[in-house]
Formats: sequence, C-alpha cells, structure tokens
Amino acid sequence: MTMSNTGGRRRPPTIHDVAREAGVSRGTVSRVLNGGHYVSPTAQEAVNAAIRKTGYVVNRHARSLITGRSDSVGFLLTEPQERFFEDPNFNVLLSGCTQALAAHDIPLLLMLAGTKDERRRITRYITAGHVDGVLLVSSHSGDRVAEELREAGVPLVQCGKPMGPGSKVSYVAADDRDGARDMVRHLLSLGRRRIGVVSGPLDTPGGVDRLAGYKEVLSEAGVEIDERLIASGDYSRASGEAGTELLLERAPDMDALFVASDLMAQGALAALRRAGRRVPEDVAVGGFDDSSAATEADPALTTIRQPYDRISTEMVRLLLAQIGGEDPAAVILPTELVKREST
Amino acid sequence: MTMSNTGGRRRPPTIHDVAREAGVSRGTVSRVLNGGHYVSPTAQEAVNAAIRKTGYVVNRHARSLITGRSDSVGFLLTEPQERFFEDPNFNVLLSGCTQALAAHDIPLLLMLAGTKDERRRITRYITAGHVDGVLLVSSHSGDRVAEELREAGVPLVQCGKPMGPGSKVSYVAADDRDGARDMVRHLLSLGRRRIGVVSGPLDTPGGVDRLAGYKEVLSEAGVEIDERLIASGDYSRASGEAGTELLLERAPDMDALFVASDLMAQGALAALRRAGRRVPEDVAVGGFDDSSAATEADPALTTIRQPYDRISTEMVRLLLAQIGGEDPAAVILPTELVKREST
DNA sequence: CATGCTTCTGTGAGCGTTCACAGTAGAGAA
DNA sequence: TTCTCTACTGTGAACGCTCACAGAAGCATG
Repeated sequence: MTMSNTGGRRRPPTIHDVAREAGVSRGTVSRVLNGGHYVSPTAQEAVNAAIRKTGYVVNRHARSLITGRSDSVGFLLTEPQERFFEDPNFNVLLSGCTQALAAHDIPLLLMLAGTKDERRRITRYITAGHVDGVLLVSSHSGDRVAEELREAGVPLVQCGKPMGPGSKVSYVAADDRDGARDMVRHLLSLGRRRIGVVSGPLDTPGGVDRLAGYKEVLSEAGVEIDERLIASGDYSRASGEAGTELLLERAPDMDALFVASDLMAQGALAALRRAGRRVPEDVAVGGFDDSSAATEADPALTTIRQPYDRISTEMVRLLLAQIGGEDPAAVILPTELVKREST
Repeated sequence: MTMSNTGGRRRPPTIHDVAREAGVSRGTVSRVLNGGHYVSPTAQEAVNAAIRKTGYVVNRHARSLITGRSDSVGFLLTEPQERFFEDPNFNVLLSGCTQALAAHDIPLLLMLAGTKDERRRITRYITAGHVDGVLLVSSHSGDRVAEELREAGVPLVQCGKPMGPGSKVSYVAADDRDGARDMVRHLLSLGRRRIGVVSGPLDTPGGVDRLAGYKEVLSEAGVEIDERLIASGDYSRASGEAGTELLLERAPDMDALFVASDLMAQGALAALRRAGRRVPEDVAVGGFDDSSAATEADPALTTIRQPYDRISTEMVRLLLAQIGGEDPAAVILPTELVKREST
C-alpha cells in the first residue's frame, strides 16, 4: 500500500510514448497534433486514443525551439501605475484579451511599463523574440514604444488610434468622434445650450476626436463654441475633478457637461456636488466608456458605450492575423448612447 | 544603398556565436550566463564583451527544454469577472507581483478563472508543467483549486489564509484579526457603542478573522455583542450596500460601522447617505484595505492598511523559494490604522 | 617524483519537438 | 504490365541550450 500516482512528478509522456502506444511514428503523431492533414482516419483515431491514455500534453518549449514561435503574446500597458489601479477599463480589456487568446490556447504575458526603465527592459524582452506579438494599451502618446516595436518587426495591435497619421500600426478603436457627437446631440435635445466639455489628452487621437465631435455638433446646431467651456484632462478621476472646477469658475452658467471618460465624470460629479450644483437639474452630465464607474456613480451616468468585448476580440484577431503574416489593419467599432440618471 | 539592419528579422546570435567571438567554448559561455562560478575573470570578461557585441539574448525555449523549468509563473485569479473589474486591490497585487518577478527576469502569465470551465482548462494547463509555480488569489474558498494544484506537486503561494487548518499551502496574509481589533478600538475611542459590522464572506478565514477581532474587542470593552449589528458580504460594493441597509433596518440606533473592505464601505456610505445619516456625525465608518477606494470615497475612509506591496513581494519570494525546493511557509504581515474623514 | 586537490575548460550527448525528404502502397491510366 | 499520381508514413537531422564528464594546468603535500 505504498503507491501514490498523483503528486510524484514522474517524467511526463513524450510524443515518443504516444507513438509507441499508438503503433505509429513520431511524425504521424506530430501531424495529428498540428491539424491532422495527410493522416489516415485510422492513425488519427489511434493517436487520439493514445494521447488520452497516456495523458500526453505537448512540450511547448521543444515545439517553440524548432518553430521559432513562442505561442504566447504580451499585453503591454504603458501607463503609470496609478492609472492602472484606478481605471477599470484596463481590467475589462485585459480580461477580454485573456479570454480571446485562451480560445487559441495562447497564454498572455502581462507587461506593465509605467516607468521609462520598465519600458526599456520590456522592449528588450519583446524584441528578443520571447513573445510572438504584442497587444498594446497606451492612452498617452509620449512614448515611441509602438513605433520602436514595429521597426523591430514585432507584430503589434494597439488599442486606440495611434498618433502619427502615416503610422502603419494595427489598431482597434471605438468611433470616438461619432460617440461624442451622439452625446452632445443628446445634451442639446435636453434643451441645454451652455455645454461644457472636459476632453481627453489632446496629444492622443482619441482625445482630439472626441473634442472634434463636440465642436462639430455644436456648430451644426448653431451654438457658439466658447473656449471658456473647454477643458482637458488625462482620463483620471482627479483630472476630471480639476477640469470641472476650472469650467465652473470660467463659465458659471454651464448647464451641461460632456466628460470624455466615466472616471473623469466621477470626478466631475464630485466637483459639481461640492459647488452645490444638482445633477441633472442644474447641470446634465454625460460620460464616455460605459465602464463600471458609470453605474457606480451617483447619480448613475449617461454615457457612450465602448464595445470593450468586441474591441478585445478584434485586437486578438488582428494580432493573430499579423503573426500569421497578414498586413496590419485597422478596425473602428460603433458606439452607443446609454441613458441613465445624470441627464 | 539597399541595406537596412533593423527590421529584417535575421537569425539571432546563439551561444555558439558568442563562444566563437569570445574565443571560448559553449560551456564557458553557459557558465557565465548562469552565475559565473568556476570561470576565470579573463573568460568572464571576454564572454561579456562578446555578448554585448553580438547582442546575444538567451533562447529561453532551448534552455527550458533541457532544464525542465519554464522560468515563468502564473498569476491565477479565481474570482468572477465582475469582482476583477470593480476591485482595485487585484490590480495592486497584480502589479506588485509583476514587478517583483521582473526583478528575477521571470514573466507572469495571467490566468483568469472566473468560471468552472476556465478553472478546469487552466488547472490542466498548469499541471502540464507550463509554469513553474502559481500565485493564487481567491477570496472565496468554494473551489478546491489550491488543494488540487498542491496535490499535483505544483509550487503555490496563496494570497490570504487558506481554508483547511491542516492545509499545507503556502500563503501570505495581513493580520486580519489584529487589523479588525485596531479599527473597533478606534471606533470605541470615539465614544461609539452601537458598532455594527459588515464582515467578509464567512467561508473564508479572512472574513472569519476580521469578525473575530471585532467581537473580541467589544467583549473586552464590556460592550454587548448584538447579532442585529452583524451582517456579512462578499467584499463587493453591492454587498456592502445591502449589508448596511439590513443593519439600518435591524438596528436603527447604530452609531458606528466597521466594514471589512473599502469597496463594501463605499457601498455602505451610499446606503447611509440614502438613509439620511451623516458620516461621521451620525455613523462613523471604518473600512479595511486602504485601497484607492478609500481615498476616492466621500468622505474619505478611515481604514486598515494592508501592506500590499510587501504582500506581493513576499508572495513572490515564497514562491521562488518553493520552486527552489524549500518547504511551503506562511507569512503574516502587520496592518496599520489610517485615520481619515469618515470617523 | 608521484599524488592529490582545486580551479578552470572543452566536448559529446541529449532535452522533445517539427520539418524536409524519402519511401511505400494503392488507384487509376496508358 | 508499367507508369504516374495521390495519400499517407517513417526517419534523420536539426533547433539552442545545459549538464555530466573528462581532462588540463597549477600548486601544495607526501
């Protein structure tokens, strides 16, 4: 009574063991493992049975050594820590990508590059070929990390439009401009005319496009664009609060506010409350993202929904295509207005 | 003028190239790469120069193939998605572990196991030996994932005390009981006597210990323990809100409230506001964690600080030790009372 | 001078795959 | 029959590294 099969970390079965068990050669087993073309049904069957019986799982290192692929991808976040800690959007994206990759049996390596040093270390790691490709999330464009990786020939898909217009970086983004237009139209439809905006960072296309949508709709509606009603932030809660305070000071008659992220909108709500303004009675507030921050807010935020689930699956699809040799591509996804208590 | 050195994905240098360049053998290069014992200073120097010159980086797959190690670890989160989306503690932990591992040049594989299916898939992946060890974060104890992995001989460190008392699982935890004691003592010191509690889930040691600390201090102080003042939640915002509503209904004279997580405390604040209670005048509120939720809350939460930075570094230290062959161990870290506006 | 010890170095083997290639068997065409 | 073509199978050679081992060189000890 001394046996114990589990736990004892015995040598795992190899492709050789499977081949012997199935009465075929290594090559045939390998072919079954990789798609099963040019394999007779009989052999196919025998190999599968042998795999089940032996409990064989492929040794990814051996495979990678010869294929040159690592069959893993990196998820690179070039944001300061605090942003990662406070913004649930990152989690949604991270979770979505992890799951989409899991369907292809590809593990996700998490790479957090908040500082310059980390960015350098991680860039080196990536260009050394330790991952097949990179999913990049970076809302500010200060770093040239995307361009660097592309120049090094690393397959890459960015979340959100990249900066340079000529940049050949793959990306997936929501239709920022259109979303902003919808929100501002909605605020106009409530009869508001003194509509303020706290935009995203203006060194990113996302920030620029949402602001452009705002201006466009106001112009179409014949409402004067008042620079005192325009502030910008960096998507963080604190910057939304600060931006709103600034607007209140410069334009006390503001009766609506479009905030370019839900998190900033939370800050805006806090600033408005402190200033004694009721939402939505005195000031109607619209956010952007439809993250959990929108429903947690009090009052719950009217917002523009970004289809994060589709964004992550598209990012993964584009990356795998690129790893497979296809050219970079861009995908723009539609947004949707979600009405709640704040307007 | 047709050359272009970057981008052209040429065959990367191998240990062979470095050896030739340095005028030594593969073995010597390998020794330099792995600690440099039994290598003459001369050779050491020559090899390092050659590495710099050739831009050599080790091929991890080739190394792993022979060592049997993958030199990577998994970060396993067995929580439903929504919890991951709303609770910033996970991000703090994730970031801390990623960085602590980076110092050892070990990549982190993210594994999200919100559902049973995912749990099964990931367990298989792990037991197949694709990672050297696992950092496990799971606040509810329903799943036997920790035990399963341990039985399979996978090095494992859990965040938070595991369930079974006889369980030989490594873990790192804050001193839950002591933290709870500090908070309740603090509330008593404010002159409050009708102190309610929204505990964590009672099927986890963390939840149980914090509740025990609460009861202990009340008993010592000669304050009657009133079951109507005791509710429990699952650390989520919504459960904190619901728990607080329950308490207000059962014990309207409650003048203080200890909530076992900051997120639940946010919910508690919302419930209290809706009930027209002022914080801290009518009800003093204390949280637990000192997460970003505590400072974001309005009013800012008095809370018990968990040293997340140390928790993650200790988790990594323990895991690497275990991978290195050491026995599982437990680390309990001290907490600290942080006073803010809510008390 | 032999012996042992320590420090250092090179060499062959092998880790578990995939890939290219050669080869076999069977079907159909000439 | 012979040839060609297709469908399938087995084999050796990598892939880039580490590890065990053998051996060399230097030095002290008997």
